[in-house]
Amino acid sequence: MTRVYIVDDHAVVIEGIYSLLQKEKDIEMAGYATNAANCMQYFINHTTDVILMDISLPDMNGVDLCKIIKKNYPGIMVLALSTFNQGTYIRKMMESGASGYLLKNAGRQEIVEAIHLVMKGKTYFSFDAGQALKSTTDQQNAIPPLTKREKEVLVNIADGLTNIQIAEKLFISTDTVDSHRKNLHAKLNVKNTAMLIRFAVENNLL
Amino acid sequence: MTRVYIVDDHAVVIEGIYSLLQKEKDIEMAGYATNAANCMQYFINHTTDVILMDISLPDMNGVDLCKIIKKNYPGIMVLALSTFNQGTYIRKMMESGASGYLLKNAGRQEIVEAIHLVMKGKTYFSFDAGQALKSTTDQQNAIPPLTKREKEVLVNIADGLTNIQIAEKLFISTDTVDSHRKNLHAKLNVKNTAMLIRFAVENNLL
DNA sequence: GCCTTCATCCCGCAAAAGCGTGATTTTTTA
DNA sequence: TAAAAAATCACGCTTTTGCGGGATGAAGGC
Repeated sequence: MTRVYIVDDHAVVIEGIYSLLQKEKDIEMAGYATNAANCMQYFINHTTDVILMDISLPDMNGVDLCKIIKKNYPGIMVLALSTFNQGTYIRKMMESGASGYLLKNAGRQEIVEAIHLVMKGKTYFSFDAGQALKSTTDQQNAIPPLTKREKEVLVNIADGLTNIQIAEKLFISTDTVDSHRKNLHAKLNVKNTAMLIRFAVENNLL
Repeated sequence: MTRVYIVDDHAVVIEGIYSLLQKEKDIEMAGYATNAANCMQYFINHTTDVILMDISLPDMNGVDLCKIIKKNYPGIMVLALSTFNQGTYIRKMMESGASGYLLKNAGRQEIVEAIHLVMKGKTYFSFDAGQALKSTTDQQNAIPPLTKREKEVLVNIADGLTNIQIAEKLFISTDTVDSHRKNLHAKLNVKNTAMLIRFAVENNLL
């Protein structure tokens, strides 16, 4: 008998998963929470085998909640649950200790399969999620890693600061800011500020 | 007895709403579809009182599907269903003939209430959705309307083109492009390209 | 017919960004 | 500890933006 706990702020999702999993004789619902605080509260006195966790919660993001859960209760398997199909989210959840990534358009069959797999210590990815993960792993689509300083300069550019203002703020020379800017252009394959900021926002680098 | 039909590509959402509404004695489930094509197919030979419609579908966006439904079957009430809480989406759905906007974190009570209200010919907004709509209606938060030319110039800037290139593309002088640029800065209250593009992407003006 | 908005164009100057090329010093990592 | 990566600074030159003023014609509402 596998106990499943749900963390999701959408009542219909909780209700839907409950309804779908009630039909499974080897799965038992341990309970649910609609936010991270209630979830953490619950596990002080209880436990479960698997948590189905939405990555977007009202009081905390799923990535951080996952880290906390896995740190305090490593035996609990976390299955990320999301409508978003973006490689960055998926990767972050996996790095935080999740055992898999399930898209909300998954059917009963898929959810049950995923739960069984993670209970065996394996990982599960929805097909599309696997594709998304793969595509960001491929060299073509991968975003080259930016250094700390480059990110700092980038967010300041996005805030509308000029090189001079950024230089003053970071206590470096304008030439250095310019160098970081050049590197950003080269790494992200853009040729001016407009393309840089567009790329940054669309790939949420800010 | 009110018949309710669901269009949503998430199995758990359909299952959840079914489960929640089965407890209501004056509501009857008419059926469901996981995409726009199946939905339209269904209504050739059937009908319903209310459609709960997700705004993001795999084959079409909810706005267009809503338009089609209301054009062919004006008697069917459409209630938009979404996780997104953005004024622009809400407004577009309402303009397409929807009778309300329901967020997916709504509980049983709220969903039932919304269905009953729209059946009476009234409109329903989730609290947060109402707020979001209001905030974009307020003069402070409203995005000033951009002219056709301004939008054209904006997308070309976002594509990384310089004033010279845009001028050549649109067969106008660089001074004119510059004028449009000045107007964009004034209207959107930004002071350089970085802020302009950031604002444009974040408020999906592209 | 008048007024407003839109789109167009012009000029000039100052500020900022873009680009090449190079170098030094930390810091990190293998 | 040696090599690699990151952060720093420099200089000169070109291109592009940003900004302050204008001005004109065309379209549409009142």
